[in-house]
Amino acid sequence: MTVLEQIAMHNTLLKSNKTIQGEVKKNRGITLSVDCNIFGFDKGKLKVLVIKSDYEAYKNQFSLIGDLVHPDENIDSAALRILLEKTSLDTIYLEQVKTYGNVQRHPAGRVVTIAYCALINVNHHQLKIKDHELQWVDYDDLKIMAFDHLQIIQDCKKWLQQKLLIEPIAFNLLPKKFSLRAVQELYSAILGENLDRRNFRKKILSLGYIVDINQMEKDVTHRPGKLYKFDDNTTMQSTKAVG
Amino acid sequence: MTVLEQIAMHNTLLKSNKTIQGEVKKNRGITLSVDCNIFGFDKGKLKVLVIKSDYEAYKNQFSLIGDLVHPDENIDSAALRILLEKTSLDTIYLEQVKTYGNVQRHPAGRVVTIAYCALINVNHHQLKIKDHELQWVDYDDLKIMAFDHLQIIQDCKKWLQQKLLIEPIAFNLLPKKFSLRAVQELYSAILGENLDRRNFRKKILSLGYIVDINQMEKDVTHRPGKLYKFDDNTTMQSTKAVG
DNA sequence: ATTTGTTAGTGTATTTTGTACACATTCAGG
DNA sequence: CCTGAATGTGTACAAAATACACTAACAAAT
Repeated sequence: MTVLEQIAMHNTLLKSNKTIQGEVKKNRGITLSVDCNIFGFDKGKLKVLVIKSDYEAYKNQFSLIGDLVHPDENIDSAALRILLEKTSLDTIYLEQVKTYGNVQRHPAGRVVTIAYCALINVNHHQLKIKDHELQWVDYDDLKIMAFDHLQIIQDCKKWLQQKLLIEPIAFNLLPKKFSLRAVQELYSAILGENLDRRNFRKKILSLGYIVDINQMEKDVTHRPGKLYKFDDNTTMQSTKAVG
Repeated sequence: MTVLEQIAMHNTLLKSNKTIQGEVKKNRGITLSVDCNIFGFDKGKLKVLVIKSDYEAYKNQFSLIGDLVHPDENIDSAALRILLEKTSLDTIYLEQVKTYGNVQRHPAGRVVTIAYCALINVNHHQLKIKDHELQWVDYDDLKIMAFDHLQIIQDCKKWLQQKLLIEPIAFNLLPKKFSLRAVQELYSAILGENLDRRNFRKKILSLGYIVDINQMEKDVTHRPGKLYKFDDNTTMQSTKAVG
């Protein structure tokens, strides 16, 4: 069964937190959910896609986007389903990060949740924001979240920082064409430190992840820079860090 | 409730895989388990503690040590309980690694398992091997395991390799007093590469993780080396890798 | 007592990588 | 044509990684 078939099969189920609450209470054992931490990058800021919780205990707070795992559904498929329900389809980087299972983490009962982290390009993905309770929030502005979701987001950021030092995953957050400046701002936002411009350029180019596409930026109010694209054919020559 | 109290509360439950099978079948939803990958180090080899599966589908194969998560038990507590049931109490390094939830991974039904990785010192921990189905097996000799446990073990090794480059966690696998030779053999076994002796010593000493305790090896058939201990007071001066 | 086998302990020269840093260039906008 | 703002570029220095060989200390065998 493909992911899309699975979604078709299940998309009548469990749309709101209230239904989840009902499901949890019916279940005598442990209920399993997936929560997706979706990172984006816009105007120099790392963003997280959150949704207004309609859960009564967390009224007016935000939560990550999540849902219960269906009994006949792989956990990775569940994460992908949740992602596709909220964002339009594109190549999506999605990876499991950590599972949270404190007894008291969910007010409705015993819900263990598997956190996934997705990296998407804010511009390529039209959000389904008819559902206008979805919104992008600056990572740095997140102070209070429903459930243990602030903890999850913080763990995902740490995970992203470490991963960035090993693999060139950050390009999932950028448009297909980007300037070196954008790359540097992104690395800087994730790592939380300023990076020397000349040294950063030297390093990132030497890693061979990106190639010059012989185009220039447009509509900038200053000298336009060259545009690059991620080179996914590259045999990764190095796993060394930038920054 | 402390971990020990939880264990006392629960240690009448679910001792064999057959009971687990019954539990899984009773459950209409998703059943949650924990599996512990316990690494040890002995005679230059990385070892994994495994148990003979009495699960009929996997007769004569080994599996990791695991159990169901109780409904009123934190997942970390469940992992610790499983560990303590099988090994004697000592300081134990235990961390969650990854959750496995393919629909078909368990023949008895839908069991999602959270894998934990433990690092213990083979000598300090007397195994409860009246239960003599427990045994240490060389990581390199593991070819077939019950369920998806080979995958789990491989993932735990990768996790350990990466973690080792960031934190000095390997000392959990060594006795309290150890020679530099032992440290090098351990790093070499985990990373899977030969390390230059002089450079390794220079590096590991410069990191300040370990201190000379002014004792020498005994009962060795060659020139005895100095003994060191892990210095847990050290403010970690570096997160750089060795090797 | 001497020899043999085995591992400990040590330093330097070279290469590679990281870091610090400044000025001329290109465009848009006024 | 002047201003503001960001691009593009190279070099000198410091730090870290790497390659590499000989003497010392002990146990065991003779």
